[in-house]
Amino acid sequence: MKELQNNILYKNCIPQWLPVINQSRQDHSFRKAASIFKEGDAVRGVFFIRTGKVKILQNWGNGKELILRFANSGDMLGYRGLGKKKIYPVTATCLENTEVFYLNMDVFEATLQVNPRLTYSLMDFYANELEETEKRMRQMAHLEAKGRMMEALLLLENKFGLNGRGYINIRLTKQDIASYIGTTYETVSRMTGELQNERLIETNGKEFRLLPQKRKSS
Amino acid sequence: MKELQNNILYKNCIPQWLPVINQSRQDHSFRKAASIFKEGDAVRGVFFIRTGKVKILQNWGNGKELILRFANSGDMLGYRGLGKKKIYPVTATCLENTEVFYLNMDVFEATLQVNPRLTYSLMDFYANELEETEKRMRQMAHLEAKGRMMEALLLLENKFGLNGRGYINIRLTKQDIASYIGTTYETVSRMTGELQNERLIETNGKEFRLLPQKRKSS
DNA sequence: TACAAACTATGATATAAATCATACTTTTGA
DNA sequence: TCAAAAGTATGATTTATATCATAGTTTGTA
Repeated sequence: MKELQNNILYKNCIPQWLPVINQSRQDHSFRKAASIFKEGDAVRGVFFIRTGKVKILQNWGNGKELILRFANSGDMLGYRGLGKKKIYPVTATCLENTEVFYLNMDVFEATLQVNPRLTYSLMDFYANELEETEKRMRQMAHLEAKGRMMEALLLLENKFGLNGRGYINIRLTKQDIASYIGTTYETVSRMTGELQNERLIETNGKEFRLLPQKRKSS
Repeated sequence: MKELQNNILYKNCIPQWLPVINQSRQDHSFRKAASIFKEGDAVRGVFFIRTGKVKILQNWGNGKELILRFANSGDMLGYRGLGKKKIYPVTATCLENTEVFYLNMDVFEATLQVNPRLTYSLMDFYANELEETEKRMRQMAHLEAKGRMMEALLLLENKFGLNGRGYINIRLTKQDIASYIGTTYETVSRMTGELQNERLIETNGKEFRLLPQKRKSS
């Protein structure tokens, strides 16, 4: 149960309330490529990732998709404010086998009522998330594909860390990267080649690593 | 004072606390093109627009800027979560003469402590704002310039409404629109012409109006 | 009210990246 | 374990849009 201590819910709940959560939560497993929820599904509760990695995306008419963000263990999924919409505007799809626990919306909202500190932390979380998204939008608008790809790898390194071999600890297809930076898989394939020639990155199949030198963030 | 009732702060405060706010708030006026705060300034408090219109932007090395969003009367500016950063990541520049009131950060944070309902509303606000920004990002990634311009006008119509003559109630230069949709003013100028030929919009100098027919949102 | 500064329209050219096409490689599941 | 499906590399062509250039228009202000 150690990993549970690590999420925003457990960290911000008064101890007296934890039994309520532990009683209501349901655990679920999803296989790689399965979706936890889909665009258009009714919202019934929130999910917390125990182990695994997830991409949050929106579909775009033709076969295209846009990956909005990635989620790692400890992250919360599926809460988008209350009232108005009871429908997910996004799809959450597992990048590897993933375990989550689920909390009914009633229980979650009661939890917010009882734990102002949680509400406060969530507000802070969303404010920061908004700032991140705005930063990404600026990059989308003003960087060309190669720069966006470097920024994406930097973010992925921060989010998922490195594995034993020194590569970023997540395996993504060229198409996933393309969907994240708003381009095509062909362009990602070409940029990967160029970035390797320029000694800025190294790859091994679906694994990537940033080489130490001049990694300029924005 | 009627317009004050309309902002998130006054709407969510317990009456007993209002005297504290009224005693601490400071009123300021800014002329068109003046900045309320700038990227890099130290954060000392939050601003609420009483009257006027504001653009929130980030500068991008060379002369380029990206407008992240627009703010209208009633909107709050400058709160981006707490702790960590004490520095604005964005600039807020007035599009017309604007009156704001300012609240010291200490007072604002005390207000959050005393009014859980305000914290809750703010969380909801940021969650929704995040959703909007993600939607805009999807448009940025997958629509071409003309489509992004139509979406921008739709958003502006929703945010600012129409004036007496039936035009969207905000005056923007081609450069402002370009900065908002991530393109150049030349492209906006050309798209404006095309959209008029296609009978999708009508313009009058810096005023725009969407024509009623087939306006498809996403 | 006039003049400089800011803004706009429009054409010509250059370019990043999408699209189309094909062959090759890796992964998955029956 | 092997075949089908998914993913990748790379070239050729097309396209949207940035950039460069110039002249005309509007706006703010001295």
